[in-house]
Amino acid sequence: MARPRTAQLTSEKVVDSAIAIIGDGGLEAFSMHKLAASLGVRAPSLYHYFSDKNALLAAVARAVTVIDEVPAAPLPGEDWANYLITQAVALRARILRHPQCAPLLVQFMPRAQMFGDYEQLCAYLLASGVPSRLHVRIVDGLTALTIGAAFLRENAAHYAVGGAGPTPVRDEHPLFHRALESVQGMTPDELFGLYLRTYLDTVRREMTVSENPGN
Amino acid sequence: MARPRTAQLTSEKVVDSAIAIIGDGGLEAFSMHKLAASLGVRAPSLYHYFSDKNALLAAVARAVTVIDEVPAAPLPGEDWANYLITQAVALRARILRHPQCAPLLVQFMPRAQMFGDYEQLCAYLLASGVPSRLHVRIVDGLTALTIGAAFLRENAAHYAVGGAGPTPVRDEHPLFHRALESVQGMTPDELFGLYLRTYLDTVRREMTVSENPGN
DNA sequence: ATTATCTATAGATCTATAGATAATGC
DNA sequence: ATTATCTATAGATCTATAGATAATGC
Repeated sequence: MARPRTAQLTSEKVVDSAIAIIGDGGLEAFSMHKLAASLGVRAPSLYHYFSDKNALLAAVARAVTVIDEVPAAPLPGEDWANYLITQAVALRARILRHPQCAPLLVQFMPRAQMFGDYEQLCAYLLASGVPSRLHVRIVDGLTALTIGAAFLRENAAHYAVGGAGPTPVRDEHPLFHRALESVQGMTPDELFGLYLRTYLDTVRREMTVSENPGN
Repeated sequence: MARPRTAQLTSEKVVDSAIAIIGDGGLEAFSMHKLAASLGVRAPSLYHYFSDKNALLAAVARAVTVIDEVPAAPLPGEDWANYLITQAVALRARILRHPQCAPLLVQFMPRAQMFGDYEQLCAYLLASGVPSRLHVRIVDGLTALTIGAAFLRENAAHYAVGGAGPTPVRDEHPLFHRALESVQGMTPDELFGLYLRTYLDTVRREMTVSENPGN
């Protein structure tokens, strides 16, 4: 075919196709050859857009984890904690939409991009009146909680009776089974939201008992 | 060599060697052939101990994440929260000791084993006087926080001046840079411990405001 | 001249099976 | 008879490079 009139590929199309293949069959199913085939193209053409396989996989990791632009300041009447919770729930959902890509994220977690995200969140928090001394705990702690909840894939709401995951047998796990009763009827997102609020409640309380208000 | 007088291999030796190889060169560096070579043996011998490559990798994942036996009840004077924090810090450390295995954990997270661990922790909490309605939040939430902190590998203490990780540039990330000042001098473990306490403080407060003490 | 595709292919692996072999233990 | 190793090998891939080719745009 040589050069076509209009380019067949873009990096975005390549990344999207890679995500689809990994989503279908996991990382094992992915190869440059298969990816090319799914795009109606030959493998060497991919090297025009990505220098090698790792560069391509790093782009996949970035595409799965990008967070939306953070607003500079809260809307009037908006609570900073609710905003963070919404963002965290959305990020977890985005990772869970591509569970097969999770192993990639561990390897190619885009740290450079993360510093930028952290900076934006600090600006938002400051504009919301949250003192700087609490920023690390909020941003870094919530990130860990969100990544962890996403990588576990399931949480207790899945294990509860009627949840989507496997339910532990009452006989073998009586205490855990009983503990799950207080989670009956919650969706996994609601339960994750509860964990986030559990964390943020302590931070919020430390805001009011502020020893050093100017900080 | 045919059959040697005493067996050369055990599943444990195989798993240990696999961990060493993955630790050195990452998952990419791992193959049945290389693993066999590092054990002074030929590849087909490995199939005597593991039915296939995935079974072997699952055993690696298990070896990296096993937690020690949970005591049935706290020692006199021991605080349940401190115990959980010690356990979580230890689990994070164990995962971080083998950062290259992390992608495996995502795929082969041993869920069956997890139900057992959860059950043991519920028994411990109950014996400590923590009501059942709080168990899910404690066990599941702390697990997420711990897994997330481990998979991120670094936390803000690494990014602070003097930390082991890359420090964000003051010019590009002024607010994050400033936020890190309140973390100066903390070790990563201490910071992680702070996140855990941030989470547990809310739970502990809800214990005292117990609306339903018998539960 | 540059761009975006192709063909051809080097060269390296890799997993897993079949079947041989020799040591052990009943 | 069973166990724990081996040899030999089928058969399938897979990544990445070199160099050709034809369309585009200056």
